[in-house]
Amino acid sequence: MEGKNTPPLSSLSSPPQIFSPPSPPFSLSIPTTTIDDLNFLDDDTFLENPLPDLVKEGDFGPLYEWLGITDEDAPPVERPVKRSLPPDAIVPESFETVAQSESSSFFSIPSNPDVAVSNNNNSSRVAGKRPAESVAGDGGNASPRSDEPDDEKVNTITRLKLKPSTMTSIAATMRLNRRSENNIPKLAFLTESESDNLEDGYKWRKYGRKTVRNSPYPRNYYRCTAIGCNVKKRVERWLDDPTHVLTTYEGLHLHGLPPIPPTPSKSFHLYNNCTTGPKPDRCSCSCRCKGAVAVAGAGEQNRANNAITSVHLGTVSGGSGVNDGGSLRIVAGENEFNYNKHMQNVEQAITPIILQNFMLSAPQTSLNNFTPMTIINNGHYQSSLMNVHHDGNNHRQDCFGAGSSNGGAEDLFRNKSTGTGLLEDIVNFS
DNA sequence: CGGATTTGACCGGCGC
DNA sequence: GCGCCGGTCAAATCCG
Repeated sequence: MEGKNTPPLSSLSSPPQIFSPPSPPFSLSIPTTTIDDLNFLDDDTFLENPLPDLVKEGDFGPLYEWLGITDEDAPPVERPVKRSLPPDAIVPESFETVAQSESSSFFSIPSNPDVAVSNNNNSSRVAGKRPAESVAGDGGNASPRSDEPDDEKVNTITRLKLKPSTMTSIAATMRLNRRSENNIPKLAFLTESESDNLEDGYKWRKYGRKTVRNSPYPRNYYRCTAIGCNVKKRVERWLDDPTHVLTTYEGLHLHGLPPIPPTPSKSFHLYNNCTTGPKPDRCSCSCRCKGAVAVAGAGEQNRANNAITSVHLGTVSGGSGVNDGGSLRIVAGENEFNYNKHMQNVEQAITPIILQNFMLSAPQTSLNNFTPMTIINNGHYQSSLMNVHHDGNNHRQDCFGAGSSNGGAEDLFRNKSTGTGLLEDIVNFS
């Protein structure tokens, strides 16, 4: 049975409210995969048959045709349903709108238990009877289910849309994967959680379990259930701090997000709490996003019905590189979540999806300039948190400590030539 | 009953 | 060749 040789979670020390490890975990041996070898993509001869003109936004068909993938091989083409866009919503090119049940609360989607964010203290995923191919691999059709409320009661959420340039990157990656299995990109997250099975919005099938050498904690292997999707993930408890789970994703989802992802049905802000005091308010917009803002004002909450228009990676940039933990709050409309109680769920649900899309969205030429696509994310050490803006403005620098070396996302995306964080190259969606 | 999980067996790479 | 190890397979089992 599960955890035969695994210490019961109850025996683990409780996550500290203020956690100051002697050294951050990312200084330890973490499975990483570089994308240095992607540099050859700059070589024009690699793309002997460029595809950009073929690809329409959101239409994977030409891509698969270009790649010589048959219909049987290719994941279902994503054809999003668009409706009920809030009148004041600003949706840039890089996002699309899909239907979402209004009954969905912030990160709880009762109408779809398959993708509802689980309580990480125990696995609350509902093992539904839904065929796997209709979940993550149906191309985002978001077909109404019998247990969903009236179709009239739809709200909107936003999700990333793949642009032609992105498709080129995907194509390059796919061709890359066909050339060499060793160059499949990986993402690694370190997340504080008592649960070994982190909800990330995709649907996974467990296919293996191995004991880890010199560790009492087993390693579990999962495969994305979407047809034609070869993305895998490995989940293992972090030996040096068993309150954390290391999740490693291998490969890229080619089918977009699941039909009803556990992203919020309303736009929201994430605020990370800087330990060194408020940072300069670099946001020019009224969102007043600061590194140290804890709670949004009422007006901000009122605007929470707007669509998400931009997503930013942020890091806690205290000199120590250590977040004091537990201070993050999320405000979405009337809903507010405190990190200590709920943030684990939220963070685990969002970051893998968003960050994987970063991989897809960033121009290949930019990716070539950055260090390994490994992201270590947890709530205490460095917090690769996201700020989601509703006004469509560029806030590339807000909530960042430019040039700091706290091991956050900015380090991991650090420009190899300059040694400084150039997140804007990665995070600029518009 | 059917999908998901479990778990021992199996396979291939690697070092000696 | 042998043993170790990480990863995967697949029959058995679980479970809603």
